[in-house]
Amino acid sequence: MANVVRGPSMHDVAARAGVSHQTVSRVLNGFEGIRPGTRERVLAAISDLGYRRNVAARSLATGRSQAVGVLVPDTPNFGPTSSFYAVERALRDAGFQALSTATANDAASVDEALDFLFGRSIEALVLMAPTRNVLNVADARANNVPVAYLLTGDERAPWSVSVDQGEGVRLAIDHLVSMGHTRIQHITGPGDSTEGRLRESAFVSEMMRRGLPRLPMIEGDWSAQSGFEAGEHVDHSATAVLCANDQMALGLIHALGLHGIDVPRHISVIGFDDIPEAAHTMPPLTTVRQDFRAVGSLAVAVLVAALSGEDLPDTSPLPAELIVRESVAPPSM
Amino acid sequence: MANVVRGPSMHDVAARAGVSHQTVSRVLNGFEGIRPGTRERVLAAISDLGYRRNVAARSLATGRSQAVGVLVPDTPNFGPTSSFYAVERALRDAGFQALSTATANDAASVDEALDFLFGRSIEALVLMAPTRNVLNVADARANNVPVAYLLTGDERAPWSVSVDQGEGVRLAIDHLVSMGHTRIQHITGPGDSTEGRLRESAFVSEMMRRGLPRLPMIEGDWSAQSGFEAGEHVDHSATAVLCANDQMALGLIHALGLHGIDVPRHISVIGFDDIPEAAHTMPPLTTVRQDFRAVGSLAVAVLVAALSGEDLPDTSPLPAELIVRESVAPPSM
DNA sequence: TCCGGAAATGTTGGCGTTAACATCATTCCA
DNA sequence: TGGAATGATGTTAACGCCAACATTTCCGGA
Repeated sequence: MANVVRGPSMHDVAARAGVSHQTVSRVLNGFEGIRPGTRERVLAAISDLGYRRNVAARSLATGRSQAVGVLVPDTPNFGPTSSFYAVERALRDAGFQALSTATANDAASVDEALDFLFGRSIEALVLMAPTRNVLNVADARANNVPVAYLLTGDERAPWSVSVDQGEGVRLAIDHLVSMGHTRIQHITGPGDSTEGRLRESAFVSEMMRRGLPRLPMIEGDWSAQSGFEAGEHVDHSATAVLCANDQMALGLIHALGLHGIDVPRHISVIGFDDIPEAAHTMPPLTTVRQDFRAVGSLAVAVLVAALSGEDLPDTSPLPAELIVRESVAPPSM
Repeated sequence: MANVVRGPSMHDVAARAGVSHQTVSRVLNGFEGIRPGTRERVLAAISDLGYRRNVAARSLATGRSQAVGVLVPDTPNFGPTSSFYAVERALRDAGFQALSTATANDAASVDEALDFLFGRSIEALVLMAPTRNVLNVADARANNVPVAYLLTGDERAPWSVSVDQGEGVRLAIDHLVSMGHTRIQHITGPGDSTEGRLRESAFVSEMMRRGLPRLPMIEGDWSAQSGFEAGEHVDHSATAVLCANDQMALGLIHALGLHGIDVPRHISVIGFDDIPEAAHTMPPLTTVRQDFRAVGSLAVAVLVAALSGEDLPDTSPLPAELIVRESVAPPSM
């Protein structure tokens, strides 16, 4: 309390405007029934003094922190980051503050991160680190704050906001099949990713539904490097590979190229996400686009509605979109 | 104040442990001279009740928010995002909270974002949106909170933390020259980016110093798309192109390919940043790596030292590193 | 046995705001 | 022209914590 400089308070403003501090508070909070002259004097005093409301005092008095925790994976990938920025923006517009923290996926890190968040008395939580660990830990912890699950596509969550993974996979397979492919292999996301699992099971059921052959799965970890390594395990009979994200598709194409296998002439590759680079890789990547920003905004809309007791917006999965470029061609033989 | 549920307070803990609330406070703040038995009872009461300290009350009483504002560009690029996550992590470890907000580069948006940040009474500010607008606005606003400028390389800033752009450009040109190139063209970042400007002027002076010919500059905006468009303006006499980031290099290589110009056989391309995809593009990209995470941590170290009145760590530019891959070859003729 | 001092703990007040209630001023109709 | 109803503003008491100071407890030495 000692040497800290404190700015002007409501009392200072009130004194200068010749009113009580409560009147200042009322002006600030947009109450009606303030005489125009009074309001003007208060406003003038505020700008003269450069007064800013003290958020700590406010939230102590109201018992509300106006802060929403956001858990983001600490890998700077395009998708989660886009959603995160949209979340932050929407939160700010709604009068909230985003309290974000980047975390690794292991249970200990997540627990530590959630501890930090809850310790800051958040009013709601956005979970964007889509692993099983996170889901478990959060379930255990999120006592009574509303929680939105982003990009997980996990149905059991209270409010899960996501692009329709099943539709995305279906679109991709449709496209491949329409080009004449039947032997399609899948490079999955990491095993602990709910989103990866969702794409994987959608892939399996789509293939079964069409009576197409089941080639072995190859597990990646979202990184281009893992796609590169997956190149060693592509089945020789496969004519197309569906990668669970664009980065892995890049790595795969690279590895294939090293073996003299050209995409799409010898084999077709299709990605997922449509990262901005996908339009300019060699070859430009055919992929399934997800609207990450829309996911973020919708999640915030849900949370804000929940906090204010309003009707919740529709949270059915957002549509996916197929982006046709040049990494898919008819099978070569 | 009405229907808000409030958790247990220090008084509740104190009552349960049979001590005064101040003793609880002392235990929580790690004071010495607490009898072991007392401390244990307090700790037990805390965990029984699931007590958490109220940050708002704490910061009201101490006059310190323990929050540091972070301004990030709202484009989810690898570099800034990596630094941002490192900043967040370091802040958390240092007992601070990152209050981040993503913003566009225009003056109005930046002003709005800074207003939001200062309104939450931040104790320090990390600026990571590296445009002139940001620098101006921030200068005007940042009354007396310490401000760290990330990735700007701007010397005039109080504390500017960055990778050595001049060295990076020099490494790139060295490499090109050692392979026999003399006619090197540069695709710059957007005009309002201080970092882009820095690379550009380093490029100019390096070329002059060696007495190499000056080809016209091509301005990009960091996006792969702009690199693609820049492909139309590459000088026919150029044997190598230095791109101010990797994404633009990708776009450029794509455009060149469409004109039947092969990289690196007909022309060499070198990037900047070393994004994770750079190792797996076609061809794999030779580039200059920046350690974005290190930049982030260092910035926080500076700020924390400044806030606690300690000696500031060394903020001289961090080293850049040349990553040689396959997009550079000797000139074809 | 008593006392001084250090160690351990308690008490009080205030941080800046909002909520609830109290008061003063005005208006309008009987 | 008085008084009730309404409108505009003021007063007081939390909110949960930390800082400063006050008090109690404990210990060893005279």
